[in-house]
Amino acid sequence: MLPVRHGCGGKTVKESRHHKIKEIVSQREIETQEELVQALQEAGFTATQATVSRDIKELQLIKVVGSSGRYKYAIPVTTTTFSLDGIRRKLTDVFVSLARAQNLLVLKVLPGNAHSIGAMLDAVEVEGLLGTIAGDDTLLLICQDEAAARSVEQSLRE
Amino acid sequence: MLPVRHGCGGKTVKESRHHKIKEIVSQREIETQEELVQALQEAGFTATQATVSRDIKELQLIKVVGSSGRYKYAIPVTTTTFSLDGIRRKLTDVFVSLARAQNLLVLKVLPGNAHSIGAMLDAVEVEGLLGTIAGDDTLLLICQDEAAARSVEQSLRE
DNA sequence: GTTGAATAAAAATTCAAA
DNA sequence: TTTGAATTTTTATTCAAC
Repeated sequence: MLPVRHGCGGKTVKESRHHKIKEIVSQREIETQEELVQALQEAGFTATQATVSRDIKELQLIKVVGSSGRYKYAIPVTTTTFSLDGIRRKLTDVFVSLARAQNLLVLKVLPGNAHSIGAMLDAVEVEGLLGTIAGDDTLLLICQDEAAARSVEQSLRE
Repeated sequence: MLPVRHGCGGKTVKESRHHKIKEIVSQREIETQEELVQALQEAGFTATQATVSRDIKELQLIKVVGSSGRYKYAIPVTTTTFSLDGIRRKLTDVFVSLARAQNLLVLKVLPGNAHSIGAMLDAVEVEGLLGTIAGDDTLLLICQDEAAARSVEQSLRE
């Protein structure tokens, strides 16, 4: 039997329940699966604890310690590996040149892009990279030492 | 009674058990607390499931779906959390205002700072945040829906 | 403040069914 | 493939002890 769809949203019951669960969980503190069953019921969804247990697993919801000190369900902060890969991808578009001087790296990019690359690098916290200073088309990367600079240079190039 | 300390590490039994738990959990797939009790025993620690349950809460370990499709305990990825924190820290310096309109957030910052905040937000990939558009002192955050916008707003404010 | 034993509570799974 | 009822399994907490 095909999954039941209704409306024109093209969503199965399960899909829209999943969506609602994420909504509920991000809006109020749900401490147990029974509580979630309740909340779903209020929202017009019928589901049992068993179903909700499966939903939670599929949605990869996690139990975190809430403000009250008790457990609550939460949507994990997306773990998408943005590592350096995302930055490299961005760099391929705007890269101009990269030079090293002792523990410093000077990255030249297309005008107006230095700040965003710098901010991304700051956010990712690259090992050995102490910080960045951005101009308009130039980004200065201050590394711990020469070895770190070489390593950072390497990881930006590859 | 004071917590028992041994050796010169200045660590309580609980502290070193916590440390060992993190080690174990990051090395092999621990699916249940009983399994963790076992592993601890092999490592020379005596603890019951009750204690381990409390430890897990204190260490904020989470249950994630492992490669096998079964649950396993894990240390939450700190990088993303850390980064969001970093953004918040940066925000405290440059924040002006934050307003929401449906699924949109309008973040006002000190002139010249919108781009870097936007780039950082893009880098950490906040759940429900589709993207950002930056002017000079204004950053538009486009969220999936109103709920997501509320959630993002919340995480920026706290 | 920390712990274990016992217990309560909650969550995952099994099994049958649709 | 999805689900609920029942069940098992797992986990959180209580309560007493230290």
